Amino acid sequence: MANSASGESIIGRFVKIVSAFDDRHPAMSVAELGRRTGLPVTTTYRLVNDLLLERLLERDPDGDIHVGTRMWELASRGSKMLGLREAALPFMEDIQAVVQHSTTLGILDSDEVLYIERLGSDKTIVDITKIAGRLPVHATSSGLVLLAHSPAAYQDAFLARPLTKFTETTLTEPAALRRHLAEIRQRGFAAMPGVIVPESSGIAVPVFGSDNTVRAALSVVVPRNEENAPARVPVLMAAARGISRALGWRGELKGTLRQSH
Amino acid sequence: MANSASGESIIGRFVKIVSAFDDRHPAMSVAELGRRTGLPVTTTYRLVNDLLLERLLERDPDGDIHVGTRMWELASRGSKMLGLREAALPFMEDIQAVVQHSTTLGILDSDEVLYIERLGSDKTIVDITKIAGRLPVHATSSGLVLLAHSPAAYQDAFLARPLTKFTETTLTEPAALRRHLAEIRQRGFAAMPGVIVPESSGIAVPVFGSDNTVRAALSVVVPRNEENAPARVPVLMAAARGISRALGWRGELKGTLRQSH
DNA sequence: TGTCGATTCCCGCTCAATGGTAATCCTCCT
DNA sequence: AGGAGGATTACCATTGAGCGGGAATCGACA
Repeated sequence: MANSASGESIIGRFVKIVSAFDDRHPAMSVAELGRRTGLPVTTTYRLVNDLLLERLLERDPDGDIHVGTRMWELASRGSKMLGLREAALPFMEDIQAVVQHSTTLGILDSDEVLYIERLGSDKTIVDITKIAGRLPVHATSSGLVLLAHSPAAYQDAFLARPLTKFTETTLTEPAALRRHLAEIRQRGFAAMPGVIVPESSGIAVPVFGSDNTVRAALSVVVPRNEENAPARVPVLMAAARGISRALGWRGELKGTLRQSH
Repeated sequence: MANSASGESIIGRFVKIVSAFDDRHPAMSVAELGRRTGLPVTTTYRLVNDLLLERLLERDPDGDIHVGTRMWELASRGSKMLGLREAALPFMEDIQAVVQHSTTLGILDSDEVLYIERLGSDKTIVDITKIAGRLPVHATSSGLVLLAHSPAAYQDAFLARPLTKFTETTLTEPAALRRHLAEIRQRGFAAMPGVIVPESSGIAVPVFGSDNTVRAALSVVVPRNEENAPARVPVLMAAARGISRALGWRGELKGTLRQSH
C-alpha cells in the first residue's frame, strides 16, 4: 500500500512523523525528524513541506518544526471527546477544589488508558499522568475501572495477553485480576496503591454514557501514605454520576421506568 | 504534487476529509463523506480505509465514520497549545467563578481568531464561540486585542485587505481601526458591543509570553445590556497577568531589571 | 579558512494511487 | 416477495507522484 521501499503508505509516514513529537520533543529540525522517524532524508523534506503547506506542521522562527495548530483544530472540531471533556470539566473542578491533588479523566483506547483531561498542577506528589498520555490498563486505577465495566469479550481478549508486572503488587494472573474486577464492579471504585509509582496511589470510578456503557474513568491521585484515601470515594462517585447524567445517562435501572413524581 | 486528476496531494485530501467533520456533522457514512469532499467514490473508500488503519478515523457500530482518538492524541502530544491552555485554565476558572458568563481563550491563527478553550455553559446568553471554532479578527474583542499587539507588518497586511461589515458598528476603515487599536493598546483591553451577535458583548485582554509578545486573548462574553461591563476589566487583567507570568512573562518593563528587595 | 551538519536541487525509475465500471450488499417501501 | 435506491466492495488498466540516491549549496562555529 505504498510507493516506498519500506512498504509504508504516505498516511503511515505522516503518522510516524507527527508521532515523533511529544512533550519531551515538541520541536526539532527536519534532519532530526528524519533521523527519529528513520525516513530517507529527501523523503522527509518533501513530506514535511507538504505538511507545512497544509499547516499540519509549522515552522517556528529558528527553523524548527512543530505540530501545527491546524492539526489540533481538525482533531478537535469533529471529536466526540470534546463533549465528554466539556461535560466532565466542571465536575472535575469541583473535585479539584475539595481533593487537593490531581484529578484525571481517562478513556480506553487501543488497550491502554488515554488521559484526555487532567487538573491540578500539584508538584508535591508524583503523578505520571499527562494530557494525551497513555498508561497500561492493568496497572492504573482508571484502567481497571474501565476494564471492569467493559464487555466480557473485551475482558477475555485482554486477559488472554501476557501482562507486565510493574511492582510486586501488580496483578497479572487472569484469575486474580478477574476477582479484582468483580470487586471493583461491586464496590463501584478501584483503588491502586502505587502500582507504577510507589509513592502515589490512585482511586477511580466509572463514568457512563446514555447507553449505559462506560465512557470514561474519573480518578484522583493522592499520596500513598494518606490514610483517608477511601474517604475520597463518595466525592468521586457523586461527580461521576453528575458527568454521566450530563452525558444522557439515566440511572443504572436499565429496563425499568424511572419513578415519576 | 499529486497523482490525482484534480492535482491534489494525499495530504491535501486527508485534510479535506477530516475537515468535512464539524460539530454539526460529527459522523457520516463514507459515501456522504465522498459527496461532501467532492472526491471520487473509489478514492474516498480507499483513503478512508487507510485512515481507519492508522486510527486517524474510526468507524462506530452503525458503520458511520468519525474522527479518531488517535488524531486528537497526535495533535495534542506535541502541541505548544497544551501548555498555554494548561497555564490559562486555573485562571479561567477563577474568572468563571466571579463573572458568571462564558470565558474564552483565543489565539491568532491564519488571520482569524481560533478559540482553544471555553468555560461556562451558560445558555442564557448568546455566545457563538466554540472550542476549536473560528471567528473573524476585526469583529471580536479577542481578535482586536490580538491584532492590536501584533507586529506592525502583520497589522499593515491585515488592514490592507477588505473587511466584512457585520453590523453598522463594525469598524472596517483602516484608519478608524488603527485608532481603535491604539486605544486598545493604551487602555489595555478591548470591548466590543455585539459586533456579530447584537445581544451580547465581549471584553478581551492580552496574554503575553516570555518574549513579551502576545500569545493569546482572554475574554468574557456578557449580555449587552449589562451596565457594569467595564467592571469586568480588572478581573480579566489580573488573570491575564497571572497567565502571562505562568508562561514566563516578566512584566512589561523590557530593558529594566526588576527591583529586587 | 576549513569542517560539519542542515537544507535544497536534480533526476531517472517505478509501482502505488487513481478512478471508472460493475457487481454485491442492505434497507426500506409497496 | 419483489424491486428501487443507496452504500459498499471488487476489479483493473493507466500513469505520474512519490521515491531516494547523489551532489551542490548554505550556514554556523572554531
